[in-house]
Amino acid sequence: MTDKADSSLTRMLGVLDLFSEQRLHWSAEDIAQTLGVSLPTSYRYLKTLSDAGLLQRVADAQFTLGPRIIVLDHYIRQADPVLQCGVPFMKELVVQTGFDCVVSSLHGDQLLDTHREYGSMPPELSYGRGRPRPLFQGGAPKVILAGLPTAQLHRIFDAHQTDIAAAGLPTDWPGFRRYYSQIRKSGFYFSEGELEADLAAIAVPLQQADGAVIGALSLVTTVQRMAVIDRAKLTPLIQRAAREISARLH
Amino acid sequence: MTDKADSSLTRMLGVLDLFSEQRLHWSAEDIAQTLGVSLPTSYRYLKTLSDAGLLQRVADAQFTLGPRIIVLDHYIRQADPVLQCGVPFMKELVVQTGFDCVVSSLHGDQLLDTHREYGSMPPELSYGRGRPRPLFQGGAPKVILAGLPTAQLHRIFDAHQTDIAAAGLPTDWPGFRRYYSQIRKSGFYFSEGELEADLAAIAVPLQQADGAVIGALSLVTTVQRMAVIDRAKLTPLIQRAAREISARLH
DNA sequence: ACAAAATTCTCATAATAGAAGAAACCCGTA
DNA sequence: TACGGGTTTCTTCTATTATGAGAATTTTGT
Repeated sequence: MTDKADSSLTRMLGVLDLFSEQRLHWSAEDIAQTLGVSLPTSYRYLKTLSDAGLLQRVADAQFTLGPRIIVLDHYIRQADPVLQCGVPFMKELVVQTGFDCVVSSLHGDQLLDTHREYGSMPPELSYGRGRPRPLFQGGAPKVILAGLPTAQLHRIFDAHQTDIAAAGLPTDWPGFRRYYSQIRKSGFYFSEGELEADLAAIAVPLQQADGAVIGALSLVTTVQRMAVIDRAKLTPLIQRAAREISARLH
Repeated sequence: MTDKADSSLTRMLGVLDLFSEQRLHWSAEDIAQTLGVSLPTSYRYLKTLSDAGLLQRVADAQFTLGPRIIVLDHYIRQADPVLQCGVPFMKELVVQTGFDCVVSSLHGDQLLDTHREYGSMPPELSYGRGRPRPLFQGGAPKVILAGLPTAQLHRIFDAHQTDIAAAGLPTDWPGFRRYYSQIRKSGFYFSEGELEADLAAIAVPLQQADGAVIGALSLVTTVQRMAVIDRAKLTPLIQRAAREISARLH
């Protein structure tokens, strides 16, 4: 299970793992201790990563994430077909509903929000692009998994048994599969308090021409505000937007 | 000048340099050829970088930038003090003027836009977060360089002689220094057609408590629209916003 | 100008990244 | 199901180079 390949390279990239939302500043000494390498090696890693722009020095002998990351994310956004043609429709939905409108997509086994158009949500509940999401809770992941080819869903099922159990989903493959195919058939998913107790959302899939699911479009608001909404009117609104966006994915 | 240190590590990170706005998809074969390494080595690089999430496989034996970058950028944004407290003031400026409002900052020798609140600018002229900027053209870099400590400005002067000449700035240190100290004294900078022929902007510095410049706040619009603006009224507007933001940088 | 901290250097040694070719895998098609 | 092209991984040997220890140097704060 432990790869022997590219030990040095992997070890150096392990430096990046240290940087998290909780801790964005590390000294050479901290890194040497945490990674169990010598101090000069720690400095060499830092130099190499800084030269690549992935890290940068800041005051007080501390290092933090570097500008290259911001630029690379810019490249990704520029090339993202969903963002290229989806943003106007998202803005439109925000105008129509006042809710936050979010696009999420699956990268490997990681589900991320890739864009958010802000409505009138209290901003402390709004996380923007790059927020990692649990794979088995909330509307966006559910409509995305529901649209995956069976083989890929099965792979995810095998790889995340414990998360699946923790989320209260069926732990047997037939049941699991049935759960998601039901979501696919209905074409949308309403969630209330599933991810955060105060939030409610409706999510629908975004699909490319061949029908493959490429992401999810969600409208997010508070449970309170969702309570007074006529869902029969909200659903076609977001479904139409998703269809329009999907149609424009060249 | 050519570092011998960490050849392997640097070489592998060189893979990241291949990915640009022009070309976001590379195959193992392409990389092997471009970098002059063997095919198995190319695959090892790709595996290592993909395991770290910096790259990911996509269809047709192609690789592209990975989700980790999006997450890391999210961390950076979450922790950015200017974004934390500046966005409401930027939105306010957009409401007041209809112009795009941009925050830029200097990371090492690289100047980046770190946030943009969109006004009613034609979107094809609006680049968002992560756009690299020339160091010596446009309002934002000028007010930022103007606010740098002399020693740091001198370092930049030494390191970018050719760019400085190309931008038509004084190529002698005293003249160069005088040019920027004049901008610092005036407290703002108006630019017209300096970066793009159609665009005009006003930029002011953002400074932390100790007076150190931490970035620039700009209002950007078309030359045409700027022509009818009373600059004597626009300037205090953005200056007040910059003061408010600066005051809130804990 | 001094002391303390941070950073880089030197060098011998062990670890490992590298190329080449072969083998295994995957996927669409017959 | 078997075939065949392209894709990816494996194996082995060798040369490269990343590493730690400690010393030397630079930077920083007082």
